[in-house]
Amino acid sequence: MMTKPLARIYNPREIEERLYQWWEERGYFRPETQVEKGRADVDGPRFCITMPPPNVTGALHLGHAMTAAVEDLMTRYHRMRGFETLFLPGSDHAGIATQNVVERELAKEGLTRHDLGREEFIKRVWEWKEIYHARITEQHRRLGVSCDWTRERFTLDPGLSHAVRTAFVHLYKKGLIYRGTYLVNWCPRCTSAISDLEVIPEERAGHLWHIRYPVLNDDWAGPQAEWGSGQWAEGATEFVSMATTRPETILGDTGVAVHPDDDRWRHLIGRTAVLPAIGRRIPIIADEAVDPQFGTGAVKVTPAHDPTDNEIGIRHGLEAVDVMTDTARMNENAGPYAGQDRFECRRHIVADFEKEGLLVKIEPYAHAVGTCERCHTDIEPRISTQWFVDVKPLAEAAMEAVRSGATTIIPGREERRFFHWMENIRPWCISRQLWWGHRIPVWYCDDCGGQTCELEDPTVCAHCGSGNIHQDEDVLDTWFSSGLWPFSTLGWPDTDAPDFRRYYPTDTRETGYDILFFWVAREMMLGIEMTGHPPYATVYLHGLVRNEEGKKISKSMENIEEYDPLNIIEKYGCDALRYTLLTSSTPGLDMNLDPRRLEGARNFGNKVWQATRFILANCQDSEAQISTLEPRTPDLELPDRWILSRLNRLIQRVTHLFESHQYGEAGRQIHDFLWGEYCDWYIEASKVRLYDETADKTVPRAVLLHVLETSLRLLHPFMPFVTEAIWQVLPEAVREGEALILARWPEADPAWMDEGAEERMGLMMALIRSIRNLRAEYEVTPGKRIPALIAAGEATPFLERQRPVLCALAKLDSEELVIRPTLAPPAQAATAVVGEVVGYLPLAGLVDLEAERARLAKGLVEVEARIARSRDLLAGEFAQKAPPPVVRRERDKLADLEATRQQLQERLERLG
RNA sequence: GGGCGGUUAGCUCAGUUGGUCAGAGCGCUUCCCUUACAAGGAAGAGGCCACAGGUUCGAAUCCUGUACCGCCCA
Repeated sequence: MMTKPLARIYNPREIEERLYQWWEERGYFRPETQVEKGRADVDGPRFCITMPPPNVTGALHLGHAMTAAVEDLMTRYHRMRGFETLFLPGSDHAGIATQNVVERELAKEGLTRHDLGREEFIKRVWEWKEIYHARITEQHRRLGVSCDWTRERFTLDPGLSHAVRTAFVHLYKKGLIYRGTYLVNWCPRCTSAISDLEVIPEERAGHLWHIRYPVLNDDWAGPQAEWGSGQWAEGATEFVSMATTRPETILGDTGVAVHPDDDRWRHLIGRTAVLPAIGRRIPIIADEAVDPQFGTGAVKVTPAHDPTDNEIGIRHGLEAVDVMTDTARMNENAGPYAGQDRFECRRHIVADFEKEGLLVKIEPYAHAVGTCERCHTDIEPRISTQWFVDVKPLAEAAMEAVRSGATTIIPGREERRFFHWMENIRPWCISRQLWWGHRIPVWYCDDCGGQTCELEDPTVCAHCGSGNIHQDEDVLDTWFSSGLWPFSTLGWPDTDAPDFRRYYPTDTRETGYDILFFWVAREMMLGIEMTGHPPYATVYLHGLVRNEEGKKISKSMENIEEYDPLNIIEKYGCDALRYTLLTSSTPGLDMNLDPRRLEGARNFGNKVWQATRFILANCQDSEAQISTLEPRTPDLELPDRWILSRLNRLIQRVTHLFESHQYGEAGRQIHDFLWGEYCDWYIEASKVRLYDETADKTVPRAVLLHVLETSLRLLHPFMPFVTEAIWQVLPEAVREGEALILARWPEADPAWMDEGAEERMGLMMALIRSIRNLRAEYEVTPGKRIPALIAAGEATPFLERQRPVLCALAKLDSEELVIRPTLAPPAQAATAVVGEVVGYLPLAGLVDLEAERARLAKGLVEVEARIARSRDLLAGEFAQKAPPPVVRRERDKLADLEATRQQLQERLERLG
């Protein structure tokens, strides 16, 4: 890695792509490299996470960036911890989604997939896949993910297809996969069945059409006139009226149902109504499922086009009449409306009902309509022959895995959602009338009608031996193959495959909570069924990324490019994006991405960069002797002991936060330490020795480098690029190994934790702040050195020793700084009180005694109020009931406040 | 209809076992181009932590209810 001095300004673009290439070329993303370099042990702990495979449809969005940021953070952390770490990447063929986009492309040429034929069409999709797959992997590289690209997988790879085949055959032979004719969710545009999960309810301002059907009785034996003549129902004397949101389905009605206890309709139960338009005689039946509160209390029953009606139909043996084609046009069963589109038919049939006097009224009505997740077309429930998985037994096992703690879901409340869904799970429709995907491995015999389902493609029927067989035309739901991802990618079904043996079960599934059911649930079910183990120990669910107004980011937004991760990276750098995503949200909660935060994160990267420039410039001429840094080294000054103590506490806290999945808090604490303690105080304090020609610079240099190097290791999982770039230019003596990405995660050393140093330094910092405050209030020229007298009591020795630091940071004149245990204060002076320590600034000519008195009096009032509060607290039950450390802390606080009050009072008295 | 989440400074958000928890960034005010950094430094102002009860010595944090926003399932 070439090392050149850091540029004056941190420019992510100059370092990121170069570094990524270098990491990848050096093989740092591969677990094998870790072992070669002695950074992991093949018999030691390992960590494996499989990347949620993005669809090869389009471009990565912020959701992918979030996924990448969290997973790469986990990966880098474990790699640094010395776990043999595998982050396995890949992508998903995304059946419906990909087929749709390619079909849209074809449509531009005026073609349909049928014009091309199956084979040619599939070829076109593969071409598309190659282009977009390349694009997506390139984007993933820009996101800095340290995944092992040599192990990259695609769901249609031969190995993964073999896994799909194996799983299908296994479930088929076990009787858990079956074919059947049921009501399914049908998308008339995709001309395919879809699963329950792929139906998205959409609120609509629709209508409720109140209609009535004539009932046969002694006076009326049925219609005599043509439908549409206006006389169709002439002579009818009894009617049953009801309401519907989808009048076109009337044509498929095979019954009318009422609640058995409904007095309004009880008399009609068992009678026969005549279906308008069609003339079909349909029974009026009683069923508990009818809600008497809804509409008139009677409902039409269309078993072929409505799930509830379907169940009623089954209970009462009603016929299911399908009145539509696969593209939702009315078919031959629709009588006079045959050939019309379903919505066209709706208009016409309503008009005809009106003409026949059968339309009672029309009401506006808001209701939810199921739409296709992929193309937003209204779903048409339809009777169809499809393949299903009986997931009930699989769901039981998955629930048990979570119940027993074998798998933990974070955040915990998502477990409840998981259970609720699993408990109410229904058969999973897995066949799709598509061409792009894993073809269903079942062959039908044209002679005996039997099904053959084997691991190898059959040439003859397994039942009668006939060679007259043909394969099912359909393909599998994409999620069927995704559900095998944690193990199909590792070599399963070969359970002896090295990766499978080493990395399965994996450690973590990290993804957005929105696909808990789609994916995680299915991985759990299929994983346990196929391998006997839950596929991972932890499920970590992050929230959705929205724009700063909380709106879901969608392609239709006008400023969508602002939320394109690649654009964000161009503008702020990948580190800024990652740091922002990781630190401004909390697991399972949506986050509104505010560009201002990105800017702040970029500035943070620059801050660390600038600090490094300073340190390098000041540590150039000699290699710092990091090894001489021992807690007992006598040359360590107060600021040294303080920052080293703070650093070790930080390591301890951050490691704990990582272990408890509190990444955001960890990232913020590293930021606060680096910026607020290291840069603002330690670096500033160190300048005293660095700029003093007579001072020994060994210690401050060693401390500066050591703290920076260690902090970089902590920050690396959040901001991999800038940290690596900086680390590479540090003197070799302070870093171990060739790359930060493979460096050891820091370990906290309790020997460095020094409460006394933190307390003393804290006091000095408070004193400096307070002097700065006075300077500002009295409008002292910022750089001007001023005299000061400090009555320091017990703090005298160390303040005296830190006199140069005090002078530098508070801009005091060393010649005129007096530090004594006690001293006679000057009259004409501003006063800073910090506990027992009092600082006097004799600002000749500037101090208005009256104003100073008022200022101190105001301070006294505040302190007294706090003292009163503290005393009340200690006088009450608090002292007996609160834990002793809490009480002790409160007493210390009170003592401190009282000291401050004492000093303020004395000062006020002297001022008269 | 059932379940869940959110409501904290002007804005975007942290705050995991109830006791320095009232915070960060941005914005705002005043001052400073001081030889790491103006993508910066120093000093400030700003919130009865949605509302009403309750538990507790002590509640932003736990319980109950209400309001508004959002999500999931039916």
